[in-house]
Amino acid sequence: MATAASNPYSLLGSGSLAHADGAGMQQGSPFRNPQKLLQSEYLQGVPGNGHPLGHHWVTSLSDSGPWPSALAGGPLEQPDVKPGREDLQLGAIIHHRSPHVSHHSPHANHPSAWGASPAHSASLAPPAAAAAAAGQPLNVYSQAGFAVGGMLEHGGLTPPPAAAQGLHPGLRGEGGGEHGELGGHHCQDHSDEETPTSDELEQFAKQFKQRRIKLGFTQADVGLALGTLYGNVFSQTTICRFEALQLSFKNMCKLKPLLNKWLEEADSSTGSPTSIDKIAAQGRKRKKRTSIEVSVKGVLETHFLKCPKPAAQEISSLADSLQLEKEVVRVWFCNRRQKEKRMTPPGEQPQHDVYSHGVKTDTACHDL
DNA sequence: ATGCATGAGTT
DNA sequence: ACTCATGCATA
Repeated sequence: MATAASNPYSLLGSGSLAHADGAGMQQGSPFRNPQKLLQSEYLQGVPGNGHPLGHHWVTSLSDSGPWPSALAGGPLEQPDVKPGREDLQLGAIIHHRSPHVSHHSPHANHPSAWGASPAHSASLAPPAAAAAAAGQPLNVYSQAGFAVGGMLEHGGLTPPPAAAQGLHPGLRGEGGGEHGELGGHHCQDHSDEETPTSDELEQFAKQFKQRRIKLGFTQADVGLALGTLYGNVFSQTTICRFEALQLSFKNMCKLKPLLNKWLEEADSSTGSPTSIDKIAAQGRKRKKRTSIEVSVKGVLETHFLKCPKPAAQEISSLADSLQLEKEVVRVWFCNRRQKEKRMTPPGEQPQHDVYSHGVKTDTACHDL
């Protein structure tokens, strides 16, 4: 029926969502860390299975990897000023000192996806100047000096646990106190940068989560702290996905250094109470989330299996028959594709065989 | 933890 | 119009 879309003005919702005082929100999740198996699954899953889909992670980061839009997180969807989070995502001064070491996956085992070495070129995207031109009536970026080069501009933002103390560039993420619970192998000593391997990312993600929880921080806390510290704010969602390795390889690589730094900070600050204030200011521009009925989802999935990339016309007719907006259907397919490209779909094995299409001739779905 | 959505950058 | 990075809202 009418998927609630008639109410674009949902100003409010939940006032204080992420908020960490005692912490302990999402950490109690029963994650079934399949991270161990994921590589194995990928290994065995490579050979033909019957699925017309190809999910190679290394979609675009094959060889030429000039990160197109690394920091181009465009949070300018909301023109409203957010007291709690000023989006200053341009201040990333994380210069990689890596001398283009073409060091790819040491294990030639799983060429699946993560093993592929992406671009080591740390050419960070230039300031999102274009963002300002998007049409911001407000002075969101006006004061955003993001003077990360020397100091932080945490003016109205509450200083995170350890931000006020200063940075210790010499610290290592491993020196938290105890860290050997991985039961396998921890990061040897790759300080931070360098193109990590899929394995390293896995380990880091796991370790990060554990330590984060031990320190009593929520995923949302980390996201906020990153913003205050380095100028890149992230949501709980992103942190969550990082920990769950549900981001693209490239994306993981980009976030790892940041999270690593945060870890250093957090762990060095021995017991900072710190109540990070964050006032969640919800805008009301965003379209209400459409809830697609299960039955409809089934249909969509069926179509997806047949053709992951339906033409506009097909989307239209599909939307028509399902009584959904075309946009909704289109977005659904987009999200679906993205999902398939993720690393480990928990619960399901993405054993689709690569389409043997060397060329870009996608399967012409003739369904209409 | 995840589903649907937005938007910058590409193709 | 698509991909990719990201996040609000929600289960």
